[in-house]
Amino acid sequence: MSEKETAYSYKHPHPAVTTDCVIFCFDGKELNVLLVQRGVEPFKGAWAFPGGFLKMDESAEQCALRELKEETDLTPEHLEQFHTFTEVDRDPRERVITIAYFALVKKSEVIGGDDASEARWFKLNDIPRLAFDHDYIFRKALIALKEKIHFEPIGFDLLEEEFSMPDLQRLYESILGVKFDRRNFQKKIIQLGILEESPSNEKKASSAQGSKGEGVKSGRSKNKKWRFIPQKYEEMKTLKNFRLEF
Amino acid sequence: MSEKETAYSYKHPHPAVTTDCVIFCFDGKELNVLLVQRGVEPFKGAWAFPGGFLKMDESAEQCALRELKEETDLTPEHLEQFHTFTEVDRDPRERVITIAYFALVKKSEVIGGDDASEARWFKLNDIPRLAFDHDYIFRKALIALKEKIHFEPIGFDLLEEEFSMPDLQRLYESILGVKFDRRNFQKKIIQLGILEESPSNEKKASSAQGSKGEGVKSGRSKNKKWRFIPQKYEEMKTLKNFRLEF
DNA sequence: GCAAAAGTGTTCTTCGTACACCCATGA
DNA sequence: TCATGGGTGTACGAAGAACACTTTTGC
Repeated sequence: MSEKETAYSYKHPHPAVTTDCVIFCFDGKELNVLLVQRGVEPFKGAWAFPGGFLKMDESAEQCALRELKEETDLTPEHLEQFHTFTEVDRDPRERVITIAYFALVKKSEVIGGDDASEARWFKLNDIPRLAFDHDYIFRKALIALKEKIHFEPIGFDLLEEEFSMPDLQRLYESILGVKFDRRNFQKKIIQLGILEESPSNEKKASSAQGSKGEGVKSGRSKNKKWRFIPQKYEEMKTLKNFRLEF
Repeated sequence: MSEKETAYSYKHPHPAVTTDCVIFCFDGKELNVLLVQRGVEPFKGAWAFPGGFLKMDESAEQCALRELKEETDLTPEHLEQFHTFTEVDRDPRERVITIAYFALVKKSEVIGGDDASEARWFKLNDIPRLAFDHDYIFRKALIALKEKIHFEPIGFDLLEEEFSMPDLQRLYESILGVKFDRRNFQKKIIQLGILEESPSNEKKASSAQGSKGEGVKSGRSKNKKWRFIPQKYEEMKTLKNFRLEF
C-alpha cells in the first residue's frame, strides 16, 4: 500500500471530501448527540462526529451511512444533508471539505451499539470541545433541526412506538428550548390528526385498575399512551408545503 | 501548463469539486432563472447553471461568487448554499461533486450583465433541458426557495427599492404558486412591521394630480408605493426563529 | 365609455393563549 | 398526607378568511 503514495494524479488540485454525521437521540428527558473519540492525529483523543472519506464508487449519503455503521454500528432510516463545510483551513492535513448530515434515532435502536466502540452519547449541555470545526458544525446542525421541526413532525423518529403526551412535549421543548402549556400543546398536536390513542389505554380503563399488571409499574388507570398513525404521519413528512402562511 | 498533467497526486483518489449557482430574478410578473450556454464538451451547447471548479485557496462560497462574476458579471449580496450533489455518475468526465447555491437579485442589478456573455434569463415555465443533473438541481433549488420564504421576508431582495403592493403580491404568488386575497395579503404583510409608505405617495396625493409629471406615466393620485424599513427588514432576515409554532 | 386593476373596511370564524380543578402516584 | 405529575375543559382575545364597493387607468 505504501508504494502507492502517488497513485492518484490530477491535472488540477482536488480537495479531499469527507462526510460527517450528527446523530440525535432522545433519552426521555433531553436530547443527546453521538460522538466518537479520535484514535489518530490530528486531534487524537478529541471527540468528533462520526464520519470519513468519500470513496469513488459511493454517494455522499452512502458514505455517511457506511462510516456510521463502521464507527457506531448505527443504521438510521433517514439521513438529512444540511450543509457542506468548505473553509480552507478546516483540516490541518490537507484541504478537506465535509458534507454534513444529521439523523434522528430512537433510543431502542441504540442499545448495544455504543459499548463496543469509542462512541458515546453526550447531553446537549455537556458536550466537550470538538475536533476540527465540529463545534461549528454542531451549531449548524441544531439550527437545521429546529428548522426542520417546523415543517415535519420530526419528533416521532426519536420516540418509541408508544409514548405519552408529556414525553412528546418534553421532546419538543428540549429541541426548541421553550416551555409549552400542557393543555394547549396537546390540543395543537391532536388536531394535526396524526396521533391515535394506544389500544392498551382502553383495557386499563375498562378493567379494574392493576388487573392487567404487566409492563407498567403498577396498575395505573390513567397515563395515556399514544402512537402516530403511520399513513398520516408519512403524508405529513412528505408534504413539504403543509404550512403555507408566507 | 500541459506538462503538469499529473502535477497533483494523492494517496487516495479525490473527487473534483465544483459549485453551481441558481440565480433568481423577478421581472414584475414571474420568476426568471439565469442560465449559461456551455461552450465546451460535455453537453456543449446545452444550458446549465453558472459555476465551476473549486480552487484550493477559496471557500465554496468564494468560488461560487467568482464563477458567477466571471460568467455573468453578477455579484449578489447573499448566496445561500442549499444542497451538495454527489451522485457517482453525474459528470461523464470524472467524479465530480457540486455544491449548489441560490441567490436572489433585483432586476436593476442585472441590466448590462447578460448581453455580453452567453448568459440568458429564462422564465420558470420556459426552461430547456439542462446539462448534467441540473434539472434535478433546479427542482431542489425551487423547494429550497419555497422553504426559505417561510422563515425570511425573501421577497424584497427581488424587488426594486420602491414597489407597489400588487408587485409584492405577484412575487409571493409566483414563488409559492398560489393566489391570495389582495386585502388579506396586504394586512398580513403590513402587520409584520417591515414596510413603510414611500414619501412620494403624499406628494402625489396633496398636489394636483399630474403636476409632478416626471417618472410615472401620468399623474396618478393613487397607485401607492412601498419600501421596506431596512432596520426591521434586516432583523427579520437574521432572526431565525421568528416563527415558533412547532 | 368600458373593462381591468387597485385602493379600502367589516364581519365571522378559527386558532392561540391563559387559566383551575381533580385524580393518581410515590415519597 | 403531602407534593408532584398528569389528565381534562372553558373563556377570552387575536389573527385569518371571506367578502363588496369605489376610483383610476388603459384600451
